[in-house]
Amino acid sequence: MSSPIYIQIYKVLKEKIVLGQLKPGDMLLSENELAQQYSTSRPTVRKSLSMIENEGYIYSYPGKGYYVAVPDHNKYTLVFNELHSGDYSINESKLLEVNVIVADEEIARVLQVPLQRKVIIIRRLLSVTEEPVAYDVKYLPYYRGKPIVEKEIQYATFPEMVAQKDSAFAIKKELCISIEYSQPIIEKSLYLKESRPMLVVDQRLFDQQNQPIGWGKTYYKSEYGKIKACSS
Amino acid sequence: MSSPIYIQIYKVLKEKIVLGQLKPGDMLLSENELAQQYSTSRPTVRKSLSMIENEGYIYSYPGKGYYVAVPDHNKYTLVFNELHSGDYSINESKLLEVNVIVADEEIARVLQVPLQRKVIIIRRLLSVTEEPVAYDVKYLPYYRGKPIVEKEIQYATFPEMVAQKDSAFAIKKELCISIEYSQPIIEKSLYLKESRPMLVVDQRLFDQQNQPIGWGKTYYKSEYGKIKACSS
DNA sequence: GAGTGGTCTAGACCACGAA
DNA sequence: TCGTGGTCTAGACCACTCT
Repeated sequence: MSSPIYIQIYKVLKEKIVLGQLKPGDMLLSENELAQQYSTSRPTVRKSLSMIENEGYIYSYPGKGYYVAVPDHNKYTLVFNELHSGDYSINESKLLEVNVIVADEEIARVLQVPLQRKVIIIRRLLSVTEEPVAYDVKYLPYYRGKPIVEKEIQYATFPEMVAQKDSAFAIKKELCISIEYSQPIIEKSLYLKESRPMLVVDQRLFDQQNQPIGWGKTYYKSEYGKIKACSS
Repeated sequence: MSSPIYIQIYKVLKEKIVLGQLKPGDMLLSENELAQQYSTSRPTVRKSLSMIENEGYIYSYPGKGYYVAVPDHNKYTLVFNELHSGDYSINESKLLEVNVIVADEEIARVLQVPLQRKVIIIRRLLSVTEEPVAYDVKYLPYYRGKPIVEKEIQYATFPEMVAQKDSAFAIKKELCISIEYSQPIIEKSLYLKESRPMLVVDQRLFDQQNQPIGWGKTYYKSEYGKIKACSS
């Protein structure tokens, strides 16, 4: 029925911090005092404190004690997936091209490969109920003997494409969101009559050694481009 | 010299996962086996495992064991602060207006207050080396007796403005990034000659009871609007 | 020297899963 | 019934901080 002791202590202490009864810089009671107060042992109290510490609410100085931290208001958690654009969920993905090309200057620079090096290009058109909402292009360094199964690619997100080769846990990612004007090939694919500003998500993947292993850009029609995040 | 035992075990196990020697779904050795293998006690092994579990690499089933998790490739950490736009750091903030207005329909809806309710409006112009790059507007519900010190507001980020009233830890935040075309008041402030697409960051703050306590929008000139995030 | 947090031990009992 | 992870205890020693 009742929750574990370390959960109870955790809740009480965290509530004091969240409600402002304990303010940033304030010192908490010592582990021994808390153990006595809750009639429990020091390891149990430490479990509660380490949970709160992991969440970033407090920090500790050896030999001194625990202090309430200053909250970082700038961090957010962003969930991005080119197949779930904001409020809309992409339910149709059309493969426009899967090919091997040679790297031009920009691709070579981003993927850190020599010019003219073979690179896989994957172009997709993403739609919501038959209406095209985004144009998506990926570049991957080409390795001989790595088969490309088109069916596996069609509805795959970028990390999934790359993870087939590398360990899924080894991938580091970078996102950059900005505005770009559409290029002719995009206008043609999305049936736009003129150049328009688009929300662009630039996605770069790196392996454990920080070597680039993938570059992707997704161009959203402005009315469908909404990227959301919330407090971490 | 040598690191603590639980750190050593942590590193070995995590490396096996990151390098792909242990794949998603694989079962780890039991706590007792690991304790024996490393000639240590079960609590020490548990410390290592709980660290890896907190990082999302493994999960545990009581009575069964620990398993390697399937990585979530969609989560990113976004650091946003209206005063640090992408690559550029805003070094000049000009207060255009600090005032009390009555809520129009849109403000009333977002802040969940009655129409005509008094609301504080703060408008700022953000610049990089004398060049205006962003227009920023905030709305806060007005409470009598809460003084507005203009000097404190000028270089404050949104959560800092609101945290003066509430506990700093109680604030929940939501971000929405999208494209909007500039309105006349923005064009005038940013010296734009015509309407242009802008990168808009919509920021909403809520208290512990999910009551809105602030609404802000920052309009970046498209060439300065770059929002970055990286793997969590 | 007294108190603090950091690390570690060697047990205990429980609920749960599998055979 | 046996092994698993989840909880908890009551100590120990260390490095550190403060006075």
